[in-house]
Amino acid sequence: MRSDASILHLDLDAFFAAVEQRDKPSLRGKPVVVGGVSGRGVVSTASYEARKFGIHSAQPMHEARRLCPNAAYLSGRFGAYRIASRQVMAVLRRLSPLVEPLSLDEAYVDLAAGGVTDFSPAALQKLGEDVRGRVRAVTGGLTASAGIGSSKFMAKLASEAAKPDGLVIIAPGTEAGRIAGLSVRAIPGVGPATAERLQRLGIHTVAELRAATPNELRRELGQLTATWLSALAYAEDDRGVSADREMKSISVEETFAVDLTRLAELEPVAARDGAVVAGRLRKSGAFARTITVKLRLADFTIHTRSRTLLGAVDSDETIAAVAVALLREQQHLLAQGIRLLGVGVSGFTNEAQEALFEVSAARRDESRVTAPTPTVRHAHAGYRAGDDVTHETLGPGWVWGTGLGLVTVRFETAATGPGPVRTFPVDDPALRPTPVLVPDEDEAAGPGWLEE
DNA sequence: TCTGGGGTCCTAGGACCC
DNA sequence: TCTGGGGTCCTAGGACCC
Repeated sequence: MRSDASILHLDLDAFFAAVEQRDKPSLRGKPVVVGGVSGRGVVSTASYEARKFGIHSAQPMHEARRLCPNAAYLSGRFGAYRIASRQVMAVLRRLSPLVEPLSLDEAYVDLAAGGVTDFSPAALQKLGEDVRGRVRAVTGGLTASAGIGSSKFMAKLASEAAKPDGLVIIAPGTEAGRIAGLSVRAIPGVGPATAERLQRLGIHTVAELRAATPNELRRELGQLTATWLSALAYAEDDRGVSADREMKSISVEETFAVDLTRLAELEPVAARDGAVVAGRLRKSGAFARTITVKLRLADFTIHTRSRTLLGAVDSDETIAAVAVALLREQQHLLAQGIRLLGVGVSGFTNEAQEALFEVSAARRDESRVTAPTPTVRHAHAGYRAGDDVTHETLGPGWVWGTGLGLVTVRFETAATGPGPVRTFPVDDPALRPTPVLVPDEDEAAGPGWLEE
């Protein structure tokens, strides 16, 4: 905890849904749900209009559809989200070099490291509103909530209180008093399991947490958790803002439409996922020593198996082969029904040290595998709700719906206002997906707006 | 047709080494 | 040969976050 309110937390409001409403004028002011639109999907983001119906993140999609059948259900355009995210992060980096992104739509900023020296309420108010305004400008209208406080905890708490489209500053000296009455769930890191344990001790609020004896906390939660939890209960939080946290793992996983039970069905998936992970690994320029295969069974239990190689690898063949071998080691679980399969890599190094005998062992394994099936590529049947498309003569639009060999498109963009709807055969050659261009480097944040 | 996908961090036990 | 202790690496599982 610092003596100044020098940490800012910025959070885009209903980010994915807001990007969709920005780019699809006919959806503005309407309930929009982004997530897995197929049978077993869940809600990723619901617009504020959709939240009024009781729809929220992580909710099963079928439940959301029941609550609000008339919402727009979109599968998401991550290219567009990534572009907007980079624009926002670039805005923040103009404030300070110490920007710690937590996800596409959230980041901490260390204002003191950015040379801010005036932490008076009036100055912070102006700074916060300037940032929010700049974010709105560079993203074409996305709103962000900002919180400013003397620690990460307080900055985050403040931005939550500011939602949506607001700014809250927590004045130094008021922190502990402000959180006393809150539920322990308000403390970052306290989830359902920890809250349940605390409840067994009769602890529901932060104030009650303070009153707990160190001994009983330690017994119930373990030494480490007890320690940081007690500190946060008094708003003591010294975590710094870190601009360059390195990636620790890369993984791919997929939930199947129906549970799978046969090795012959799962092996090609493990091999393909291994290759996908390897590709992302190479793109990042790293090599990995540990490969992990994750299975989620029909009963939702998760089983993982990992292997650490003597050397670091990055090739499709090696990672796919080890993934398949790890899958085979869990063969006894298959009969219970496999709901999800995932492949991940970790233990990164900067250079390859492929140990020869391991590779040959892996290749031997792989030789018994049916060739990895190429990534499924839908020529024309792949239109998903919300995707950007371009028609030869009608121009840019988005997929409103698809089925029965037809695709319905609404022709509108962020710049046009609500547009007309037309339906085409899915294989109409005049209609094609719009390529997504994600810039490699950060987008310019616009003209220097801090130097006035 | 209950419950995604991408991550991070922590715990606990065993192997192994000094 | 009746019993140490610390440190690191690896594995499996779990909690949590967006």
